[in-house]
Amino acid sequence: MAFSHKSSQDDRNVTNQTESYRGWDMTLVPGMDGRTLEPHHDCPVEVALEALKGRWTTLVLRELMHGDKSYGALSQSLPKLSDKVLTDVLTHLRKCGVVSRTVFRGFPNRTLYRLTATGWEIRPLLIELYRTGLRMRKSC
Amino acid sequence: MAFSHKSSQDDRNVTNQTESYRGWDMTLVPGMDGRTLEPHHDCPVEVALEALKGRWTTLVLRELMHGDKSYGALSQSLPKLSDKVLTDVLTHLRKCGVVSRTVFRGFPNRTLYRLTATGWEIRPLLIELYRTGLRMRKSC
DNA sequence: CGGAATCCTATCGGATACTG
DNA sequence: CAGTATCCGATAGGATTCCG
Repeated sequence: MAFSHKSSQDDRNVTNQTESYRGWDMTLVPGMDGRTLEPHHDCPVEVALEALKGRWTTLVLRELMHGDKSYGALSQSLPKLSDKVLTDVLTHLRKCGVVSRTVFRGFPNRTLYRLTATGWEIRPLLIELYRTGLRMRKSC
Repeated sequence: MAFSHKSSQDDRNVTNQTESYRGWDMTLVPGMDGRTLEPHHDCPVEVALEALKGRWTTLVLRELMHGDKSYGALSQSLPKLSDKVLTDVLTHLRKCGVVSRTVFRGFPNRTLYRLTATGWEIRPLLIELYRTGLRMRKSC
């Protein structure tokens, strides 16, 4: 076996897999949800990637993982991010159930953004993305 | 602390973090590469996400993680994927150094696609994406 | 068989200006 | 302060047709 990354379950002969191999790698695809023949929003991989979609999304998540922040604080943390796109990102993250918004009325208004419990689920994934990205850069 | 996901290093008071908090979570952001103030291709998180970008990309990767495949075999594995997009995905993955291509001349021609060593680095990430996506669905 | 070329549409991301 | 409204250019993705 040229690569040690495949699970030991795959140590059967796969030389002729093109036509005859019909099994699934249970480590990679543990459930039926991962066996889709086309893109589908219910696929767990897509659920996670959907939340991270967008050029600025992971940066906003990183900021919120350092603590709750107001709209203005987020804007200052990422100065190159325009109001329009910041609003887009926050709306998207709220739709995904990753971020909550609390408005405090007064003069001036304040709005606090914070990760939900679901949002915190993304933390280990972000760490794994960083780790994998580092290793990919090295081997190029 | 409402959430146990933050590293213990963050157990200092972050109630007033909006203005005074200037530290970084070293578990989440272990190096300077993760401290960018704007999107940048060298950021490890973006390197990894760039490779996975595209509606069909993870599905093609899944197929290749079950073994090397020809163009036609990939096309049959994912019948709803058009030639144009399949070519786009494979070109993209080759540019990222994730997939290699070997052409066998003859009648008919054959072309074999296989993951590179860099490509196999993505396997644990895909597993983590699946795991996270599952947990995100449950908490919705 | 394994694509490339062309065309078309939808969504994304950015700039700018304005508002409660 | 915390957005909304409008416009616009750049991609992404899909359908179809053609080629070595």
